[in-house]
Amino acid sequence: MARAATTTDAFNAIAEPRRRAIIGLLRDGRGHSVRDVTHRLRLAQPAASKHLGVLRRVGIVSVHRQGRFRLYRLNAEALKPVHDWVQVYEQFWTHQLDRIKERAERKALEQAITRRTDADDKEDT
Amino acid sequence: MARAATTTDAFNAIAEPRRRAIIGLLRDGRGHSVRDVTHRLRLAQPAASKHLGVLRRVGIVSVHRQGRFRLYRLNAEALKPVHDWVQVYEQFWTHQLDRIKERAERKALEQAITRRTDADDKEDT
DNA sequence: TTGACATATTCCTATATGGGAATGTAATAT
DNA sequence: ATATTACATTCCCATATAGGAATATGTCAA
Repeated sequence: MARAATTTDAFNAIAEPRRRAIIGLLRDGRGHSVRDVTHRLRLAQPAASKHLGVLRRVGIVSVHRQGRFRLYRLNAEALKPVHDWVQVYEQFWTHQLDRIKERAERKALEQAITRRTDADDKEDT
Repeated sequence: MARAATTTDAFNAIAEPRRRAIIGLLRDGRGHSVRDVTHRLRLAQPAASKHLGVLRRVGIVSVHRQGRFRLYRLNAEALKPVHDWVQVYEQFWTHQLDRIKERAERKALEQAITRRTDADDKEDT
């Protein structure tokens, strides 16, 4: 089997950096024309259309015609599965930070005590 | 240009569902042998080795030999870029939920008032 | 040494990409 | 009607899969 299609799910769709850039551009919640995307991200028009097409097929953006324009709008809820999946791992680095902070605070406290009592200064764990 | 390599970054690496399953398996923080991964996820041995290789190259897992085993361990910090990127969009659905909750509460309040005062019951926006 | 076990790597194939160029299609302007 | 503008689609190509099968490598055991 080959690699899964980019249109399989949000995970595959957002693997492309340009598509993430497009999503970032649509963060203002307003509808953006292909031309707008094309100009702001310096993409060729077919490239922009294709990337928007991928995002549309996985539900990350929606389109509606406005005259001869097509306005693409972000549908951020489609990113929720990604958020839900990765959030489980957040604790691994936030807890690490907690430990660092905790250690720093303990050290500061020890030093304060040392200064006051003029005691020993060799604890580390 | 073709699609970016799966080893380009965490975004590409986690696009594969089996690799996400492997990451989930390593969530206990302990080292797991390829055999363990192979058995628990019902993968062929070369498949497991290859997926672990991809995860290793992007820094999501680390390996160290233990006799004739190789123990793979999760390095969750490598997922932080994904978390940081997607978290920006969380507000789009949490605020939506807030609005729903708010609306439900307002409705409940209106009903309570209606019951008490026996007044009209047609508000909706 | 020989064999069994654990893992990595290589080869093969079907499939899907992303970009560029060219072209198709639809709506507006003149 | 014709030209222009805005997009989508198609074709071509280089590249990278993921899986299966086979094989290589490394380690321990008898």
